[in-house]
Amino acid sequence: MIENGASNEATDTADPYAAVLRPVRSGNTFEETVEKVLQLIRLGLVPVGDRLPPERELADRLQISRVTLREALKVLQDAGVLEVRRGRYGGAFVLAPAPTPAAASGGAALRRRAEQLGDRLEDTLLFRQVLELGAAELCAARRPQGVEAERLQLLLAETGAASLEEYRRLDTRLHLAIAELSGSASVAAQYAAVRATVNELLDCIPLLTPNLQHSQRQHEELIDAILAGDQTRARVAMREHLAGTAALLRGFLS
Amino acid sequence: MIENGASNEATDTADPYAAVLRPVRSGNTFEETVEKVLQLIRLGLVPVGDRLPPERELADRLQISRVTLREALKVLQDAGVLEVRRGRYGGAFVLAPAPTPAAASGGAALRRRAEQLGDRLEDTLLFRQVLELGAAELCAARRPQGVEAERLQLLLAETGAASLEEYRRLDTRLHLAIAELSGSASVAAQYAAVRATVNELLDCIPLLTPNLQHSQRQHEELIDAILAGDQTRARVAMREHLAGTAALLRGFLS
DNA sequence: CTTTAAAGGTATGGCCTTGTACCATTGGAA
DNA sequence: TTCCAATGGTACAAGGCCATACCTTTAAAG
Repeated sequence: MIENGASNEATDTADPYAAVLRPVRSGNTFEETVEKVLQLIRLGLVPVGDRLPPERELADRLQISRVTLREALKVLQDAGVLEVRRGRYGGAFVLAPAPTPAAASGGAALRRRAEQLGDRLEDTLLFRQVLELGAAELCAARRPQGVEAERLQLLLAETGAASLEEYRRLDTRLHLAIAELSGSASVAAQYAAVRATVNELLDCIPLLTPNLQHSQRQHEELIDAILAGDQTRARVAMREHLAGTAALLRGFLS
Repeated sequence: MIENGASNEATDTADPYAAVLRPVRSGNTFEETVEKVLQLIRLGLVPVGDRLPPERELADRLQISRVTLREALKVLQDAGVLEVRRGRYGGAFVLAPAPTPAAASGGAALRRRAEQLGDRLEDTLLFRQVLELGAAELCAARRPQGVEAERLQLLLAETGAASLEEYRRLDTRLHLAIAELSGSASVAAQYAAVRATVNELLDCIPLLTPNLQHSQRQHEELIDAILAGDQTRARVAMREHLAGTAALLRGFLS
């Protein structure tokens, strides 16, 4: 006498549990920690030459033991991503990435990355769009004022004045700031994760000055709409901005 | 000689790492597993009286050992959420929730839950909105056809024909289906998690027939817009639909 | 030059989690 | 009635992760 009648409904086609029954953890603690630290670097939150927060603080904030954190740092050190110095004023410093023939390869590196992602590439781009459009709209709805508005304007100005090398890092910061000003920590956290993946792809293709100028004009329109509290305009501006990036990626992938 | 110049920029006001440096894991494996199983139940994916998938399958899909899964099931069994029977055709069956004085209490239980969530309440509602609006728009953009369109129409019809007791479960399934048809597994997974939390709150307040009818009219408009491929209309319809729920919750919370 | 505070480096014991194999129970099928 | 396959129940050893305490190094401060 198994009362299974109620469950045999419209969802029988697909796996009804698919959205819930995913891996509880995407790897062991140490692997996830490596990813977190790489996120800090890929997002440009810790620029090349700067150092990470002290081990004790990192372990504390990631809620892991220092032992496990150190294993992760060890791997990144061996990989040439970090340089660790002892003593006071020491720490883990971010090294310049090895000069890979990425940008000049005409998209070969990008295709490799995209293949590694597989099905998750489409997922990543769609999820990014949902988060980014939602963040822009929420941010506009809150209509930042005072220090928050000034922060956006400062980031906008810095991004506009950035060199080609700095642009992607400052662009990331501007977008992340919008996500944070959405008022939802979850939106900000998920965006940070997804943007780190996107940056990994973007770092495989060259950035051109015309693209940059076009992008910056869109930034100005976006921030203007946000500060005016115009949700619809903010969303439209963000959508156009994202369309540019998506077209860029698709162009190199096809 | 610490090269810290580049990092002292506009983001100094807030914690620049806040979006990344969050706990790697929100508890031990066993706790997260309990949450996952509760999600299955709160979302109505496994209705009262039905049984969960076998332990071996659950452990497999959650990527945890059977031992750990069993610890989680043991807790839920002791809490009176599950009844476990041995032998062939046995399994873990979902029991009816204890008749708490929830709905009749005029919002006391809701306030308690909301207090437990604390700051995460606002986060949850905002994150839900971002996901749900984004999912509706993406779903409309894909313009489901064939079996997908039929599935939506069937779920819509079932939800419309549902009794008061069944309504919330079928409503959840309809929304989850839209999230799945967004084409992004991340959107679906995040929505499932956030909706489980929202349901926990909604289960504290009574559902009235007028609300239900109003809600169903909005469902019809929403599905109509999605099947027509009208992204803007889908988004507007979803926004109005969510406004109703939000107003309901805020009404009971103030 | 000595001191000192802040940082990384190391060691130990215990709990959590896993993989694997096997046992026990049960209701339907033969 | 007997058998069997699906399901939950148990045991054990190995590895992962953690809290804690303590050691070592370094460069600025005095």
